[in-house]
Amino acid sequence: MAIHKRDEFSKKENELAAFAKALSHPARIAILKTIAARATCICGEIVEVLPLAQSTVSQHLKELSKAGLIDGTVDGPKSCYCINWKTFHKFSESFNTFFLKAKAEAEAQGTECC
Amino acid sequence: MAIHKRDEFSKKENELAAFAKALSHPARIAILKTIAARATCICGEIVEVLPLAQSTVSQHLKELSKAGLIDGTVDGPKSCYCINWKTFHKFSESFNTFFLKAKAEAEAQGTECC
DNA sequence: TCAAGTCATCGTATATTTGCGATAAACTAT
DNA sequence: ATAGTTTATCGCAAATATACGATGACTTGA
Repeated sequence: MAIHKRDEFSKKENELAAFAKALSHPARIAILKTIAARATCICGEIVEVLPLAQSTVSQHLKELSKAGLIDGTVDGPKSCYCINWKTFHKFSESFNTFFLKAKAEAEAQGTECC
Repeated sequence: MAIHKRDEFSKKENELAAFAKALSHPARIAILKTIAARATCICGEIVEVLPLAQSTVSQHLKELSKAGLIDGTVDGPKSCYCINWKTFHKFSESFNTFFLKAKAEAEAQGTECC
């Protein structure tokens, strides 16, 4: 039934999961890389780099935008995208915190088993 | 049609996306947290912590296992799970590298636009 | 004004994910 | 042996995700 019980999880868990979801497709990773590698906003060139149809790329851009990872600006007939570094940072920190906390807690316990 | 063109993306992109996918559900985040917080392998208690049916939790455990994030050991009638720290580290590093590289490249370019 | 371009959205098809109950498998304890 | 416990798997239903082509909206330039 796919009853998503997201309400039952903590805000942090949901947030991190949402972040991870935004990165959970190779096309979106590739898009982020492509955008980050430019000095200026990137417009149409993304479609040419990816092995996907224009409409599909647009969909992925929308997802990244929804996650807050990129900003889009309309510039004449084109649209320009660039990384939203604020969210990008937040992502990075969330992941790091998650990994570090897990490890720290585990090390505090000491014992191993498996 | 959902023709997954994963072959068209680089190995790194696919790998990172797969990692992200494993973390893209709050239940799996919660499971990892729960396991990491224990000194010993954890057995049945996971189901009690989560607001999900036993079969659903089992499915999520399988996913995490497939991703290499946790190890499972059969211990009598029970199964025990613990974090696979090797993979866990690899995850952590992959994400960090991705974030740092993107940022470094962008900073090398200097200019902003949006 | 009108053609050409760029990008978003719509509609559609298919694959995957998520979830649950029911059942099976495997061990323990009686 | 048998009943009970624990976990995995199966089967199903519904939601999401992925992908594409077609179409629409909008701007630019002739």
